[in-house]
Amino acid sequence: MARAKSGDKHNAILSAATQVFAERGLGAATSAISSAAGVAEGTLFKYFSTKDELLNALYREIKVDLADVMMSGFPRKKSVRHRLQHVWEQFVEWGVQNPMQQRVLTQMELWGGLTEESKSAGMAPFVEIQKTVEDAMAERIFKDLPEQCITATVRALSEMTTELVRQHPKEAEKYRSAGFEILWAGIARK
Amino acid sequence: MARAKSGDKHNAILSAATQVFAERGLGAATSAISSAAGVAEGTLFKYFSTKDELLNALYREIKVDLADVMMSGFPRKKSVRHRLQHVWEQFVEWGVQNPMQQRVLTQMELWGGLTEESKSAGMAPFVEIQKTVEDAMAERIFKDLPEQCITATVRALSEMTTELVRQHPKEAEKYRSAGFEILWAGIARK
Amino acid sequence: MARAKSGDKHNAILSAATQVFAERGLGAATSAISSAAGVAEGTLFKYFSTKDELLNALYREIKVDLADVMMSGFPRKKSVRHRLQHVWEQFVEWGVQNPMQQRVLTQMELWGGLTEESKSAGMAPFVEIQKTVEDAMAERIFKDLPEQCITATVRALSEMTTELVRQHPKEAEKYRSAGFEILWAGIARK
Amino acid sequence: MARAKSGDKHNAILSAATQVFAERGLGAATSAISSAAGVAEGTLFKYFSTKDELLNALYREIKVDLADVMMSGFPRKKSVRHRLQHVWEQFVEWGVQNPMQQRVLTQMELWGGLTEESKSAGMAPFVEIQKTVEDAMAERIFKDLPEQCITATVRALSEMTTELVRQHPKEAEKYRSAGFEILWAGIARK
DNA sequence: GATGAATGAGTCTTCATTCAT
DNA sequence: GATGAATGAAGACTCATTCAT
Repeated sequence: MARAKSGDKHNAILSAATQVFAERGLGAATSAISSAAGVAEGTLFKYFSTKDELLNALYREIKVDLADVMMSGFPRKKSVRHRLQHVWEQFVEWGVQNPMQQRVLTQMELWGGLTEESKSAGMAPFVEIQKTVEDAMAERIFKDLPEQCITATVRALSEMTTELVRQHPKEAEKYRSAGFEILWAGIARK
Repeated sequence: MARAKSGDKHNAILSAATQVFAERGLGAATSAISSAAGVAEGTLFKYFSTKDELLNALYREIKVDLADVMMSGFPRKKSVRHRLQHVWEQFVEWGVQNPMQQRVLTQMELWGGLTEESKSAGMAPFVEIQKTVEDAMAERIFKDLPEQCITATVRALSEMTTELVRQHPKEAEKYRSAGFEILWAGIARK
Repeated sequence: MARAKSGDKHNAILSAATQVFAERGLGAATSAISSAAGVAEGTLFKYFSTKDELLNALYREIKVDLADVMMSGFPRKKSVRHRLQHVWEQFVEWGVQNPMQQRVLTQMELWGGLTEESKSAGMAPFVEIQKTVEDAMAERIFKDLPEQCITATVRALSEMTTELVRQHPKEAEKYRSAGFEILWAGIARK
Repeated sequence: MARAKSGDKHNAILSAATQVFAERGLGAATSAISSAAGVAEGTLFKYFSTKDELLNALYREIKVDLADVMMSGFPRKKSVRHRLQHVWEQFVEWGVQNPMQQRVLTQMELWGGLTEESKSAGMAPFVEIQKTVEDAMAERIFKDLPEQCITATVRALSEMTTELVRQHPKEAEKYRSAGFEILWAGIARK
């Protein structure tokens, strides 16, 4: 083999894409990405044969990274509340540390080009959370609400909290715990 | 005085834009909009000198419409809970009745081209709600949480509810009340 | 209407295309054509939405022009030999006068992108010749050979003659009559 | 001495090129050829420093092959008619057996990139035929026609016949003899 | 005021060719 | 010698915007 296709370049492109898409939206030119990555225009297409494919790959990469963070140290044996709080804090922390990734993710969810494979690959890592919610339902820890409603609430409030924390980094702790408090009071029984 | 630019065309363009942007994203061509509006390509630029300006105008128009709906029949004299619930129900109803508008709005919030004027014009109509929240704070109806956090929660949960209702139109009532229950339990004292 | 889509431009593009394709092959860039036609790159695509469509349109245009020439003054009432000779001479003359068109035509016949519509539209104008050949067969003027073989011979030899005449314009008359003599001796009885 | 560039690869590339050019036209990518040949992209350029050079080499190779076939068993001592018929039959047979080669040849004759060397190298093998025609002229076997005209007729009609035979393989014999009959009647005296 | 033809910069993508390994 | 990753100059096509009618 002449030169192995460099993992470095693969990563450089994905990371340049994150930055450029976050700054200019998903409509940004591929040439802006290749140049931000320090590779030739054609090189980008050796790694990702299409702009759509690059977007899908980026989506999956970000989702996997997010899942890694959320699951690292997940207290599988502890109470539902502990487990949920862990996920909560990890998610908010990730969002604060990775604003560009989160921005790109949000844009991609509105974009029409995600393949079904990408969507399900993106969901897969979150089964554990799903399971936690199901456990809680079984244990009647949560109020008698539609399960979907609870999952969506976790998501909506954690995204909201991330946003608030990003806007007020100095009061991160205050917003993070306030958010969780609202969540728990909103969904937990009594 | 020559005939003023026809309000009909103005509206036709805005409404075509809503539809086209909702279907194809903000990247849709202006020519698609003019043709959907039944006017010539050039005509669009007599009414909105730039695509960006069209987007900003559309943003404001949608926001004003949304505010109208939310404020119609607003029970200024009733309890905080009643007032909040009114807003909640009107918002969810509007989102269900105007899925395209909502979709466009969501996209625009991620888009980088909204002017400061548009942003504040878009906020203006919501002062009443802001005031309701402030009243509630003063009356110590809400828990001791940052005010911003409460406003953001109202918003986040109402958007989530709209989305759920849209996905399950047959169980609209269930999701709408579930959403409000979570909200109220989350933010109201005791 | 602001400005009618100009027939001049339509023709300028087709004629620039003829020239450019004849000189550089069908692989020539559309930008070379638009610039030879004195219009903007985008303008070409207002008139022909695709390079393939331009090629197909050009094919039909050339074929129609050729048919016009071959049929002008066609001696419908005269003998088969006269009719065939008329067609022969008109074809050779056309080929000599329109070397670029002929070159482009030849290239297009090898090209894979002609639509079925174009192919049959291109054939339509030549029914008269086909009919002449059929008449001759019926009258037993030609030898007992497959009809297809005769049609193909007319074509092959007339193209050959055109080429020779083009190479030796000074002896045009000699080659033209020699070609027809070979044809007639080859296919006519006795 | 290091191993010479493998003749196998040289041939593999030429034969892959024949196939790929026949299928997709001369505009086909060199990478399609190298991959069809089972060699690396770069390897192709060790054997042919340029795409143009590959095309020229292919042209010469096909021409030499064709000449080999036409000349194998050439009845040097027999009558002009026998010699011509031998050439005729070999050519048609070759065309039928090697449709890709013939297709590529036809395209190359329209292509603008053949070097003068290639053109004359491509002609060289056909001197024998040329000589046969000259002999026939001297013996006054042919009608009193320009020599070029006769050569061109042989070529035009044999190509036509090949094409017909390819289209109707079941009636190969009929078309092959019909073609030769037309040729001979067209050019031979009386 | 309304129209839509005209524009040309900008987009994604391809491909012949080079060169480090 | 062989490889295939890397390159960047084209290429076909799109689109916001202008302006003659």
